[in-house]
Amino acid sequence: MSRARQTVTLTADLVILTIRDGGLCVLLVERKNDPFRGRMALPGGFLRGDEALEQTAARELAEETGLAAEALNLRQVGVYSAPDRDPRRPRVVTCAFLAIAPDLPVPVAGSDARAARWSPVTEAAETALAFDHDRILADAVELARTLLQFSTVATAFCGPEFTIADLREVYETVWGVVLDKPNFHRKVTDADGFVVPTGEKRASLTGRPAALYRAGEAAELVPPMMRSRFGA
Amino acid sequence: MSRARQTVTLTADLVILTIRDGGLCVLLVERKNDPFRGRMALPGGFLRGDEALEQTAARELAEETGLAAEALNLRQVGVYSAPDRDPRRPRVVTCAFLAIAPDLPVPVAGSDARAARWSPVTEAAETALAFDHDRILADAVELARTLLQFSTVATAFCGPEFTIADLREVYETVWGVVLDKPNFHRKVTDADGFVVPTGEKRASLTGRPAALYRAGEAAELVPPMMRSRFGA
DNA sequence: GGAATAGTGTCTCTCAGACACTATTGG
DNA sequence: CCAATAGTGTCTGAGAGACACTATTCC
Repeated sequence: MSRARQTVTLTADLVILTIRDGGLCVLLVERKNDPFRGRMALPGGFLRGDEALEQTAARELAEETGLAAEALNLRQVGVYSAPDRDPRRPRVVTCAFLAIAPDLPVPVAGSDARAARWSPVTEAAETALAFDHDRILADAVELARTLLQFSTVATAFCGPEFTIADLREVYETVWGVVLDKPNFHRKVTDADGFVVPTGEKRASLTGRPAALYRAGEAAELVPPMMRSRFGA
Repeated sequence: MSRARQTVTLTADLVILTIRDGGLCVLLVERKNDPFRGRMALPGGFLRGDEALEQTAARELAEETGLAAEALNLRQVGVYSAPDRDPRRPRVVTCAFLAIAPDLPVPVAGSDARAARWSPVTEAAETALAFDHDRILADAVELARTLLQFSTVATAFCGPEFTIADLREVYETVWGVVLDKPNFHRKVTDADGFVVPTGEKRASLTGRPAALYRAGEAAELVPPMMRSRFGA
């Protein structure tokens, strides 16, 4: 039997990242059913007959956050297929997707009744999540860190309009580093198509008001944002 | 029915790349059965009950090339799950893996009777492959190009011992560029853990003999190999 | 010696990083 | 005025790229 070709059940799991209160957070749901009942897990769902996995992920994302997939930069993290990762039969194999969200006003209200909440990734990394979701989360965070280096997705963490300081906070939070303000400012505004000035300014609580920007057209960030020295 | 959760069949497909006669080549097999009988396709196989997909890929790789997976830098390219990608029922979803092989002495002799052969990727890209294998091949080649930039996998294209010129040929072939010999030499020998001199020399047909190297311990290449301007 | 390939020296330009400095707001 | 944040100027050092030059082999 172990040598026979096998049918499996496929799921798409989501690692939805955002920045809240200065920390990188991930959306977790509490499992209401076995296996792993009561344990926190990544949101996800089963593949339907007429879907590709990307659509399954987009559908789940809309259910969990109310946001359209296009805006959230859905990217494949990888496939997790260890035979013992899920005790159910037939085997459950999952494909993980990374989504990057701005700080959402509501913690989340899914269409189903699952208790969903934002959890700092530092905490989540210490908690034992259901299945192999610890590993998936770690892989997704690492992917997000790499993406910040070479793409313009950092703007997806911000709202439609943001200041350079907002954007810098994204890099500092996700990478756990402190960046030089003047150099970051130049780098970002010089990069072609990364940010576009709106002409507006946002008054800060104190100090000089900052110019507002929108995300530019470019997807790739050239030259890449350096990530030489790291922090906690 | 389309809304119901579905069981699928999983396969692992392999994009095995090597360099032959100065060109980047991929291993293709001719399909003996429907669907796509007679069409060229990527080698692959079905997931077995006791395996993870990585093991399925490693097993197929050993069957097709006789090489152990450890040596060949097996990496996940992605999952391909479009509902119409395979006409069979139940649905077939595949996970593609990239493998990088040195120029093998024998074109290939699989344990099964399939006609396998190395095909230049430029040709393969023009041919219509079975299923969505054109797309998978393109994605895998792009991944390989990126990997050369940031990792030391280029040595996997070479045999156990190689010259700096051999390694340079790998970059030039995969990227389709011409690199400056002196600068490449310095870059590679200076990078920490990329190549290790064996102390031996290989006599070339003409000119000064080149020093031989082995692959170093480092997996990541810092600083990365630049890929600023491109060629054909 | 000449042809061919391996490898070194050295200059220039770009860009990351450090950091002094100026600009604009509210108290 | 001061405090605080936004943004500019400028220097330095590392590394990419260009390319002149030296080194070692076979004929």
